[in-house]
Amino acid sequence: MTEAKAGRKRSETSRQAILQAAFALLEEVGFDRMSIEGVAARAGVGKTTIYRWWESRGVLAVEAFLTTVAPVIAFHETGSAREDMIAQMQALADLYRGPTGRFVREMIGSSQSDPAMRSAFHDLFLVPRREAARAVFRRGQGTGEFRACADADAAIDALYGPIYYRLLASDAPIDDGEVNKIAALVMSGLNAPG
Amino acid sequence: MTEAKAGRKRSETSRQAILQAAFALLEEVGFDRMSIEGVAARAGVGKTTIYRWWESRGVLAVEAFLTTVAPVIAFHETGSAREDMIAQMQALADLYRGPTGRFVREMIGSSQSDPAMRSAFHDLFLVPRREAARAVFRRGQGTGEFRACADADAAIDALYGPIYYRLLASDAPIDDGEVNKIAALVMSGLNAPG
Amino acid sequence: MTEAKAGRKRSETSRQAILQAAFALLEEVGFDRMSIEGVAARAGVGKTTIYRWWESRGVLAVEAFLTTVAPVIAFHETGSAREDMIAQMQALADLYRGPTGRFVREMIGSSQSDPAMRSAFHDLFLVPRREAARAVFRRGQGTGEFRACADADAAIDALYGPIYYRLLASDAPIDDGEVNKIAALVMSGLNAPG
Amino acid sequence: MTEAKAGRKRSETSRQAILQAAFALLEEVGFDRMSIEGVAARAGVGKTTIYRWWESRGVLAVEAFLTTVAPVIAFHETGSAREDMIAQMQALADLYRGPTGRFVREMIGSSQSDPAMRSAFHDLFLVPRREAARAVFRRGQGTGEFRACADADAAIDALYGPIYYRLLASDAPIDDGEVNKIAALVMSGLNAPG
DNA sequence: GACTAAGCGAGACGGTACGTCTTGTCTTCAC
DNA sequence: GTGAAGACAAGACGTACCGTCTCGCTTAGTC
Repeated sequence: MTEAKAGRKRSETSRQAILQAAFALLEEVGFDRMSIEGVAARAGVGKTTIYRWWESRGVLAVEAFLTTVAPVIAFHETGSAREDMIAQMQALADLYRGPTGRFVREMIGSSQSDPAMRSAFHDLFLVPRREAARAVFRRGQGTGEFRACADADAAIDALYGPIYYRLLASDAPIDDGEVNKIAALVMSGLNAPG
Repeated sequence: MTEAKAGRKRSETSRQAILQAAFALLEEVGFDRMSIEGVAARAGVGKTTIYRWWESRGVLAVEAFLTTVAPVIAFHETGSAREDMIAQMQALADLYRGPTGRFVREMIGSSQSDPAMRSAFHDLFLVPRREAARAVFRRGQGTGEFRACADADAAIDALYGPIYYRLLASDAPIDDGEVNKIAALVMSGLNAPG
Repeated sequence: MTEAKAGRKRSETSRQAILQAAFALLEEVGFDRMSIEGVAARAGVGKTTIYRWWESRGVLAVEAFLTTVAPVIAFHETGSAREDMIAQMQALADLYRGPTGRFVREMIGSSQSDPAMRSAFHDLFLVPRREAARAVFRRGQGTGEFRACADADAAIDALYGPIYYRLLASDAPIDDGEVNKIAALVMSGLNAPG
Repeated sequence: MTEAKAGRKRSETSRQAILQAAFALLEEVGFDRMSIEGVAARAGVGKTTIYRWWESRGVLAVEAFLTTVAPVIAFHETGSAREDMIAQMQALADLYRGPTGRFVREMIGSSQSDPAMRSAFHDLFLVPRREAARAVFRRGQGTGEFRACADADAAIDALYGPIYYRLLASDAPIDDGEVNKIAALVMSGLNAPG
C-alpha cells in the first residue's frame, strides 16, 4: 500500500539477460574470471544495473547457477529409508562428478571471502537438499531403521561431509564404491540395536 | 654432474622477508586482498623475485601459512586409540575455531580456482595430518579397538569430513559436543563386534 | 544524425590537470623521464584516462607544451620584409637559447621514434611558424626585396635549417652574430638583382 | 709505462659480438627498442660486460652504427669546388633517403637526452663529414669560386642544415631537385662578386 | 708453478614503468 | 526514476628492462 512506485519498473529482460550471461561466463571461464564488466558487456546492460540489483558478484553467480541448473533432485521413495538415503548420496556424488561439481566447488570456494555469497549458496542450495535428507532420516527413525536417539545433523554430516571434503580438498575419488563404503560404515553405527 | 651453477645464488634473506610479509598480510587483510604487489612492497623486494620463485599467489600463501603456523599438532598416546583419535579431532576443531580456521577456510576456498595452490595445501598441510590420523586408526585396528575390516580412508573421512563441511559451508558450530556426537556415531559403527 | 551521445562527458577538469602535470614534469625532469604513471599520480587521475585521450606519451607532451608555452611570437611589421625576417629569426634563436630550446630539442628528438608525436609537433608547432615566415617572405617578394623567382621553402629552410641543426646536433652557438651571418649570407643570394 | 696490467685482457670476441648484436637490433627494431638486455642476450654476453665498456646504450649504438656502416663517403675532385660540394650534398641526401637516414634520425633524436651519445655521434660522425665539406669550401675560396670573406661555418650550415631539418622535423622531401634548389640559392650568395 | 687480478657468462636482485583489466562510482541522455 | 552508455579514480596484474650485485670460471701476467 504505502510503497512509492513512481518511475520506470525493473526490466525483466535485463534481469534475464544478466543471469544468462553470468551463467554462460561461469561455464566458459569459471567464477574466478567472471567479471561484472564481462557480464554487463555480454548481457548488453549497464554495470549500474547489476550493482543496483545484486549485492555482490558472488550472489549473482549463485543466482545464475540456481536459475539455470534447476536444483531439483527428484526423490524416489522405495519404502526403505536406508536405501533412499544411499540413493540420494549416489545421486549427489554423481552430480558432483559432472560439471555441476565444478560450479559447487567454485561456489563454496569463493564463498569463503564473500559472506553474502555464502549465505545465498547455503540457504538456497544446501539447505533445501539437507531438508530432503533430514526428511528421509526422520522417516527412517520413524520406521525403526535408524536409532531414534541418533542426532540427525551429526548423521547427515557424517554421511555427506566426506563427499564435500573430497570435492573440495582431497584427491580421493567420489565414485559409487566409495560412497557405499562411507554409507555402510556410518549406517552400521546408526542401526537400531539388535 | 651436469648441474648448472653459474649466477648469483637465491637470497635467503629475501625469501624469508617475502614469507613473513605474506603471512602478515594474510593475517591483516585476508588472502583475498593479499596482493603480490603488497607483499613485495612490504618485504622490500621486487615483484620479479616473487614471480621467479612462486608459481602463484596461492602457493605463496600456503607456504607462508605453513612456515609461520608450524603445522605440528603434538600427539599424545594414551593407550586408547579411540581416545587419541577423539582428542585429535577435538584439537583440530579447537584450532579451527581460532584464527587458523580462517586461514584454512581461505586456503581451501581459494584453492578451488588455483590447482597449484590446491596441491600445495593438500600435500603439505592435509596429507601429513591425515597420515597421523591413519596411524592412530591402524593402531586401533591392531589393538582390536576398531574392526580390522574397516576402510581407513572411509572412516577418517566420516570423522573429519563433517568438521571441514561445517568450516566451509554450514553455519553449524564445531564445538566439543558436536565433535563428540560425530565421533560417537561413527565409532559405534567402527567398533569391533562384541 | 547518428551521433552517439550516451554516457558521461569527458572531464575538462581532468584534462587540464593532466596537461598541467605533464608540463610540470617536462620542466622538472625532462621528457625522457616524464612517465604516464608520474603524470597520472601528479594530476590525481587514473592512467586509463590518459590512455583514453592521448595516443602516446609524446603526443601528450606536445600538447602540454603547446598549451602552456603559448605559441605566439608576436610579429612586428617594420615595412622591410628583410628586417622583419631577421627579427623573427633572432626571436626564435633567442627563444631556443632559453628553456623552450630544451623542450623543442626534446620534442624533435623523441619524435624520431614516435610518428604521432612527430606529426603533432610538426603540425601544431612548426607549421604555424613556417606559415608566418612564408607570409613575410611573400611580402618581400611582392615588394621586390626578394627575387620573385626564389623558392620560398628552399629559402626558409636555408635560413631556419641552420638554427635547428645547431640546436640538435652541433655545438656551435646560436647567438645574434651567427644568426646575422647566416641571414646575410642567404639573403645576399635572395636579393633582387641589379 | 706505469699501467698496472695483471689480470685477463678485454675479450675482442665479446666486443665484436656486442657491436654486431647491437647493430642487428638497431636494424630490426630501432634504437628505441634496442635494450642492453637484448644486446647481451643476442651476443651471448653478460650485461656487465656491456656496462663495463660502454658509457651508455646510446654510445654503444653510435659505435655499432659506425663500425658497421663504414662512414666513408669517397670524394671526387672534379676541379670545380662548387660542383664537388653539390655532389657531396647529393650523396648525403641520397644516403639519408636510405636506411642510414633512419639510423641518423634515431641517433640525433636520442642524443637529445644522452649527452655522451650526442658527443659521440657529433665527434665521430658529423665532424669528419663537416671537415670534408670545409676542405672543399676552402678550396673553393682559394680558387675564387666562393667569396673569400664568407664564413665557412655559416655557409656549410646554410647548405646542410636544411637537409637535417627535413630529415628530422619536416615532411618535405630531400630529393635531387630540392637539394639543387637550396644549393643554387645559397651559392648565389656565395659567388665571388663580378 | 703458484698467486693474483681482472674479465667474463650467468643470473638473482630492488626497482620503475609499462599498458591492460577490473572495481565501484558518477554523469548523461533516452525512455 | 530505471536503464544503457561510458568516463572516472583507484589499484593490481604480469612483463620488460634498468643498473647493481654476487657467483664460479677463465685467462693473463707477476712472483
